[in-house]
Amino acid sequence: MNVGQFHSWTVTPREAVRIQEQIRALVIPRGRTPRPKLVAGADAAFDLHARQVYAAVVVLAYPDLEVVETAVSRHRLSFPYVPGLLSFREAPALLRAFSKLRHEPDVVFIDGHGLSHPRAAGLACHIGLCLEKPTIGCAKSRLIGGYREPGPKRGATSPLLSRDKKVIGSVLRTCDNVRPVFVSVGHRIGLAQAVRLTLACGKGYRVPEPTRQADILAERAKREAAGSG
DNA sequence: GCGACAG
DNA sequence: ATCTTGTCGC
Repeated sequence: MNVGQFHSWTVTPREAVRIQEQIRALVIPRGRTPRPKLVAGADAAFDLHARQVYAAVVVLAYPDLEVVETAVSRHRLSFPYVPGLLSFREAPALLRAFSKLRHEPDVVFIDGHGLSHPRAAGLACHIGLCLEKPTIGCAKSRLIGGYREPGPKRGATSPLLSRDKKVIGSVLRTCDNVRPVFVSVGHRIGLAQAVRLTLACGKGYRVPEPTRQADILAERAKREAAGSG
């Protein structure tokens, strides 16, 4: 599938910030996606010593959530982990994996934040723009913003608010009495639908199935590469 | 100046 | 993210 022009960047942290300011202006934080037929999840695993990033993308049928296709890729780790600049560490590998896909997912789940980011340009926005496809950011912890603990039952939500009290995401309980996840818009989708889809893609685990499958696959790709090279 | 800080 | 076994709780 087409992954746009930003496939392999070698930039400095300062240039990265500049690029995110551009991304912020291009992202479309709204839109309604017709009921998806295919959903995808993407995640990455790291081998710090070998300095490699393993990315995995899994496409699932919706609403069955049966795996339809998978793709993995390895990429040299060329950027340090800096809170707010995660895209420059993971995007190159993730996009390479997306480029191997034969199926076109209707919506993509990213393991990280979208608009709930210092410059409103998190990994989910970044990938969404490169793919020019509806993208949902689903992170396991907070990056910015304040919130009240959502109710204890699955489906309970609480708004994630920026300093000026703007809604930048939704803190969602995906399982009863389990730590919530942080859902935010990546590109071309509204927050309400992003939350509904996240719940609809749940399989009884805290993380939505697309992302969970991608996590497992990325982890496996790393392990298999380490055991033969 | 002192914390906070996706993965 | 990753390093790591058992263990407390439903």
